[in-house]
Amino acid sequence: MQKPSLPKGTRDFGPLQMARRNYILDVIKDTFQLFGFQQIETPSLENLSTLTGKYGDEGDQLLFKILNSGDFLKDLTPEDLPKGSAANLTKLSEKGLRYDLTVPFARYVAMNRNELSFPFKRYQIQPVWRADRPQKGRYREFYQCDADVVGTESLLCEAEIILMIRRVFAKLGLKDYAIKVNNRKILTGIAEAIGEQGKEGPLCVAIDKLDKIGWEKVKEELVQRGFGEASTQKLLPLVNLAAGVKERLALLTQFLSQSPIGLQGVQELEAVFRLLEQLGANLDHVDFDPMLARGLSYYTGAIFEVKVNGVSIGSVSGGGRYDNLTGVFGLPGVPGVGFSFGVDRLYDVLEELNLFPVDRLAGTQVLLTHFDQVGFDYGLGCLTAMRDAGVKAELYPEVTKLKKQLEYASKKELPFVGICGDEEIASGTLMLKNLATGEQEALSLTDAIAKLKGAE
RNA sequence: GUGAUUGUAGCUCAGUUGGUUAGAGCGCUGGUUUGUGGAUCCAGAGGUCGCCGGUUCGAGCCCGGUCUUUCACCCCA
Repeated sequence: MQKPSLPKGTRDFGPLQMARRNYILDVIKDTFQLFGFQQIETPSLENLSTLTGKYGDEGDQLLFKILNSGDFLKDLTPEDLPKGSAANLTKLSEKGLRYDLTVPFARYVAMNRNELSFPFKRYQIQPVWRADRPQKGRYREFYQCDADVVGTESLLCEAEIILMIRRVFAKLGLKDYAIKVNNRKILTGIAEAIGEQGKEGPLCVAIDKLDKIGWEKVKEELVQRGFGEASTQKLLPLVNLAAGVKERLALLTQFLSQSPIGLQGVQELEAVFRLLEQLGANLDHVDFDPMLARGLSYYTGAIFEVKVNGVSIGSVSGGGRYDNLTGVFGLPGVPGVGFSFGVDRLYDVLEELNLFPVDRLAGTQVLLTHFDQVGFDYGLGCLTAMRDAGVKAELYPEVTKLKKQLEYASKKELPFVGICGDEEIASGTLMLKNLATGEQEALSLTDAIAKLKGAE
């Protein structure tokens, strides 16, 4: 016998976990649909050519590759072997598991360009796989819930993303969180303004750690990455920012006065906030963070990241605007903006904050029990009548002691048990017992059904 | 990819300087009760101590390797 085990970084989901996860997914789906997004799905497998080169070198390393079917070594010659696995990859594997939902979506848009009407709003809820080292809030298989709009530059999309995030969080009972927003153009502008034009890439990587390691360490890293002492010093006004979105926008307008692109970023953000106002919304939970940088290199406009306060889980949602996502698939000039919820992290957050509703496990309402074959047969008729009436019912499938049947109901936390004994059969009734209170009463089948429906 | 960390019954964990037959609680099964469950009581089942190798008269304990768990870094949801 072998010991059963799971691959690293993967998990089973039992009935309780599934109920909870579906609770989260229902809220997200409902929200996406309310804002006019349509669902699509793409295959778990993509051609490796679709996936590679889209996530940077590190991302390519984290792709799960699938060995070719059949004799996967047949194309390999003895001369190939010393070249190493990377050089021979194309001969061994031509498919991989998807790494995120955005790239498969870009592929989908490029392939279906003639059928789609733009702007196209789609959502997609599917697992993705990354060959990461697992740790807290990080798994090798996890769900993403993406919503993207492609084919428009309208900043209404950005405003709606903020509204959707707030709706989902409100429905889930999350109150203490921050939607950090920034604009990639502002980061570009900052690089210009400090005299390190074009170096926003490394600037982002270093600045991203500001929360974690503090300004002094970030400064060290910047110098290490080739930034001048004078340039880093110029960043200082941005490190200790005044509170308030409006104040920060004003500060940035001044800071970026010599950078047209930076100013454009500020104006875009202002436009988004103005749209929110016109939509009748406020800026609650919105936090303009000019130092917010996201790793993914394809963002060109707005950037989002959502962090729940007071929990030890990383960001639970993120996204941004990109100018040209489908360009690599031969369809240039399709701008888009999208974001994603990390359900597994949301799950961890809700669990840590104890925010899952308790009565979510809407399972069987009543278990029909019996003492012998006669009671079992009687129960079969009751069972059908109950199900026809829409009552979630089950009949204990074996003839056995009542004690065992009650224990089963008790363990499954069923609210009711309907006992089918000789006395009940003789009088055409059912002994309906409330397992929480212990009370029981003999009711006709129709009365029992009425009571069960009333107790829902 | 780098550095730590973990692994003993279904679960949570004890296990002395290496010493004979490996322990507890919970859970599970059966009984006390042949029409009544959820903290009564009684009894019982269940472990090649992650795996492979080494040291030793002798290894759950020491050493090496490997897998696994958890965590930090990198990166990310």
